[in-house]
Amino acid sequence: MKDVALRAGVTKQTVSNVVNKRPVVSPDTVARVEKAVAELGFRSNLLARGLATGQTMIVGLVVPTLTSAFYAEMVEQIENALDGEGYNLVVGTTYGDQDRTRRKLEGLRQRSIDGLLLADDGNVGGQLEIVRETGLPFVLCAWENEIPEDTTVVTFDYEKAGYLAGRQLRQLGHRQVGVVGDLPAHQRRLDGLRRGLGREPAAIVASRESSQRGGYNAAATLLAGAAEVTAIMATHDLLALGVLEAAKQHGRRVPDDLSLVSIDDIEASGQAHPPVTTVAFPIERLAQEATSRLLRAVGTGRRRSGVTTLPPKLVVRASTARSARR
Amino acid sequence: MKDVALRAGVTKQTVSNVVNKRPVVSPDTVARVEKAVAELGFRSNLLARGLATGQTMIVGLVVPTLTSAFYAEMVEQIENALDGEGYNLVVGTTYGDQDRTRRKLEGLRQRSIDGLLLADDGNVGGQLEIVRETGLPFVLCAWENEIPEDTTVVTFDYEKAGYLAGRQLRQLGHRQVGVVGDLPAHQRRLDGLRRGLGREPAAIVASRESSQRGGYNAAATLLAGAAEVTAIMATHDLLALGVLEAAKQHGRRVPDDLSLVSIDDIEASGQAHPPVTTVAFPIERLAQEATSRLLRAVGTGRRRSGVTTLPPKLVVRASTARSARR
DNA sequence: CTGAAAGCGCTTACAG
DNA sequence: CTGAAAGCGCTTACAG
Repeated sequence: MKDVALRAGVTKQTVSNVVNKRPVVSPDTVARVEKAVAELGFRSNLLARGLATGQTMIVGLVVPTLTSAFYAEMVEQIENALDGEGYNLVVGTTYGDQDRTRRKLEGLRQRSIDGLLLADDGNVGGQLEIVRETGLPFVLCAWENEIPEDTTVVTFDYEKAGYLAGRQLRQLGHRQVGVVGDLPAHQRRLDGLRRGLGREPAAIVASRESSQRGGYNAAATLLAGAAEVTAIMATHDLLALGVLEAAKQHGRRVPDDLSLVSIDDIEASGQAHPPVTTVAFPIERLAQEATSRLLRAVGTGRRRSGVTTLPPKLVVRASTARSARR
Repeated sequence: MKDVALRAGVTKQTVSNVVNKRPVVSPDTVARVEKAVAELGFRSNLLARGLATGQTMIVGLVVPTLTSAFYAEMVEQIENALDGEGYNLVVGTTYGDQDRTRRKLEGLRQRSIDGLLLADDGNVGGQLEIVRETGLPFVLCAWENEIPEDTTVVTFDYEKAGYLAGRQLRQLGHRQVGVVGDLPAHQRRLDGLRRGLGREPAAIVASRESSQRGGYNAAATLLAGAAEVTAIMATHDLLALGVLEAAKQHGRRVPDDLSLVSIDDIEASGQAHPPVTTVAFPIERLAQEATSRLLRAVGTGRRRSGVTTLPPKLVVRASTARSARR
């Protein structure tokens, strides 16, 4: 910057004014400075600027994992939203581990990042103290557990997701419905299902693993013990893919002999055979809302708490049909 | 830091020495300073330190996307490796888009990051100029295209991956083998297949989409046109999952009527029915090698070019069996 | 082993 | 509209 100033025959300060497009410099000088900038290939050092202004243009994001279609999509969308505002993203994964979460948070705090985005991992909630101590603005994202006091959160209506799934089955005439679920994590989805169904599920099997294999095993158990079910709801798509396999294995054709509905709408669900009817969460909107709220807090310095709940949407595909038994 | 110094009755410099554990301070003073640090909850500001030392302890990572099991896994492993060394990761996605890549790279360069990790997206190679201009140490990761001159790269032996898949089919007696491929991107895998098979594939269908659906469609085409094939190789697992569906749809049981082998070993492959025989790449090792090489370059300032090629490994599962036709 | 000074590359008031 | 000064929070020589 000094070099640029020298070359343009002005002061560092004037260079700064030009670079930051502050309209206080004569067109003449601007031109001279810009020429020098171009010739020297000068780019301002964000680090130094950050130190001087207290704004680093970096946002931290803490997620349980990246190797889950849902979080991967979320991180990607957040990076996009941030990119549009000139911000960079530093990510940390917690694996739902207390110590790791604490370490990540402590690490980020030293980075002088401008704000923090936290995804629910059923654990980070317990570490909120650390976040609060930093005084950093933060937004809770996709929070499925109980929502902490005095926080800004952008999340989905998980209960409604369950409701939409249940209502769909009900409208198709299903009375005996089985549930394969990631429980108790997805308790709200289950509550919603009950409401949509207008009755208790005939059987509920909690999956041990939050994976396709887990869904397969749980569905196998369920179908063996409750053969009367005409439909199954999975509390998320990965489980549903396993349920689909298990159903085929048990000689139940989907959707003729068994309807399947799920929640999440990961890409694989739409590409399964048959494609799975599921409930989609507007992840892109979440990313936009969360970042815009965070950046607003960064800009104003004000911390307005409040919960934004985004509505899920039913995506009807071929895995659901009218119940044969009426 | 000034506050800490005041409280401990020493100078900023001494505080700095204590915080950085430089063994030049009397135990006495160390204790006093540490007490003050604890009382004030002081943490050194990495930003300021970065400005002073020229090391930010941040590494940039540029990948085509996060919503692909392979890259997600890679990013996660890199974050882990970096975390172990006290580094933070800022990620950028390119979507294989020229302009976006350029923008990302320009953005990172202003950040004074310590180094850059670049994943092959078939495009970033063209932008290597920008990276070189920055003078930043960088390492190319999982490079499947042609390897640029004078670079450090840590990658997999893609040809061998294809070879292992082909050899497996050959050993099982398959002579008529079909290929469903992401071509020309996966040309090397195909070359390897040829070598392992010891002959030309009976049919090759390039998939239009790099997804399960793409694999399904390509396999449908292939099975319709070349019914004589006793085995199919997919050039990556997502395609293979689609092939599996298509085979079932066409009444070909896997592996009895059709063997299926693939490459990548994403989690879903092991959980499909039947689980897919595939070739695994040691992503964790790649992450470790790439970061350790990068950090070594950061530390020494020396840029040693060279290619590290990591060997893939065949994972035999239930989708392959001896050819019925002999 | 400890302290005073200069500097990393920027920005923010404040005079002129 | 332009320039000289001080400061962001640290570190790096260099004296004492």
